[in-house]
Amino acid sequence: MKTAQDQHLAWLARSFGRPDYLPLTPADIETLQNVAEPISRFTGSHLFKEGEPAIAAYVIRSGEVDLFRMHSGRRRVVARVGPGSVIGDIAMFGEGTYMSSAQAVNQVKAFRFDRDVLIPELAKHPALCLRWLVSALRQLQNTQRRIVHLMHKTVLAQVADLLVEEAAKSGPDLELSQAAIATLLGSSRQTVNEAVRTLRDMGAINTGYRMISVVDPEKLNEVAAGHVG
Amino acid sequence: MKTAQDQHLAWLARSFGRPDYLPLTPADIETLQNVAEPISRFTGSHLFKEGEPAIAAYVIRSGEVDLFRMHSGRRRVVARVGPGSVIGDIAMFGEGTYMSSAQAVNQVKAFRFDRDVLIPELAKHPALCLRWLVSALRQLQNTQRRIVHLMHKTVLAQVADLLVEEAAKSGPDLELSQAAIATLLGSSRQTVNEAVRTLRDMGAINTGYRMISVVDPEKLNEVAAGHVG
DNA sequence: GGGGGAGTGTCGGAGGAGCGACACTTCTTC
DNA sequence: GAAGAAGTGTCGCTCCTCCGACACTCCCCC
Repeated sequence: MKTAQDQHLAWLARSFGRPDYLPLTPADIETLQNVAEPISRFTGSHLFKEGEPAIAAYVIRSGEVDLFRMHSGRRRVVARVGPGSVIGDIAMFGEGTYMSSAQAVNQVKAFRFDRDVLIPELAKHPALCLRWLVSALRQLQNTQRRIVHLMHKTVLAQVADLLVEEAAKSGPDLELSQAAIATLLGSSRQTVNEAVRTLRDMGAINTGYRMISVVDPEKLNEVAAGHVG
Repeated sequence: MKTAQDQHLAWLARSFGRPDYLPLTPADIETLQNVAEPISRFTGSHLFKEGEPAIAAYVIRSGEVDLFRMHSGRRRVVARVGPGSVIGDIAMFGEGTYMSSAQAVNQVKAFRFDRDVLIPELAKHPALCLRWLVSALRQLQNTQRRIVHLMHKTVLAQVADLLVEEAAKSGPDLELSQAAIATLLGSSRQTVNEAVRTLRDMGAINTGYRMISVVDPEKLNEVAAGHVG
């Protein structure tokens, strides 16, 4: 139970922290130029930290940022996001505290939007505001669909689903340790191993050291849907 | 596995379809008056049906509406919402299809907002749009928090959490059948019964036919946190 | 080229929860 | 007030997953 919270968060990241949450276009950013404060961060420095009052949101221009949470002295990465992603906005609009820390993976350039400045400005640009709204609601919808899709499914199905998705995103050869998969799914390494073996036995994937290659996406989809077991 | 999808949806309803999702104030509605089409529905008639293209959202003015999904000829209620609630907006903005059906429980008055009319109008009222955005994002945040809070918790803890929350909302005496709780939680009736018995044995609640009364909310909170059990 | 850390493969035990089955109680309705 | 529907209380079985333990393999780096 000790790390359960973080595992769940990691799992959530696959739904919530997805890089396809890109509400703002470059044109939008230009519109907001007078309230955008360009910042840059060296590798390892923070944009914000977990628990701080969320007074600003950030739009990443270049580089990558890790979102993570601390637990018992160790960090657990929740998501890694790149250019175009908006981070911290949910906490900011909610007037709460950041739910995770954001740290630069490499040299990062970003725009910082201060809450007190951004909101009045947004009020002047309804189209922009509307786009953000639509994007947020779509995110909410995706989340619902995704959770309905995955929740209470067997780990085997979850692994299959994860592999299909990752393969679609970055090609059939995945550099993923089984422990990493387990963390993403919020399950245990052993169970993932069991699932991986099953998938290998049915010829859907090949496995190696820190590597999984998808051979038969069709079959994986069937498993992910729960039709095979 | 056959009804799993719907149970999950029911579970989701507690996070997503919550009546505290009230983005619009009466003043807002007034602002939108020229695009609001007042409608009224008799008991049992539908506002929209699952799977239909989501071309409109509704704001309930009076009466109650059940959101439900059909499964193998039987309906499963996902949520019951009252005045002020906005329904169908997520699907509408997402340009998808309704994820559930909406049926009037009693005489219902509502405003219907057609997608094609609402969006241009929203674009003219940034403040309103902004409020909706904030509300949606807060909803998203609540959802995250809630899922992190409940996911992978034992059914006992989930039941305790549900009871605490319902008691806080509508007083210590709850008219809830155990089967209904099971549906809300996406678990089985038997397991809920087991949990209810445990809670009764420890003196946290009293039970009766279709009724549960909360005696010791403190103790329930402890159980919900996972510290007991 | 050898040691140590990281990753993989496997077993067995324990526990949570789903599910079918069945007896019993309480409410509703005619 | 009797029949039937709805709800509750319990068993026993099975499946899935977690967890600890241990052997083994692969990679990196001194």
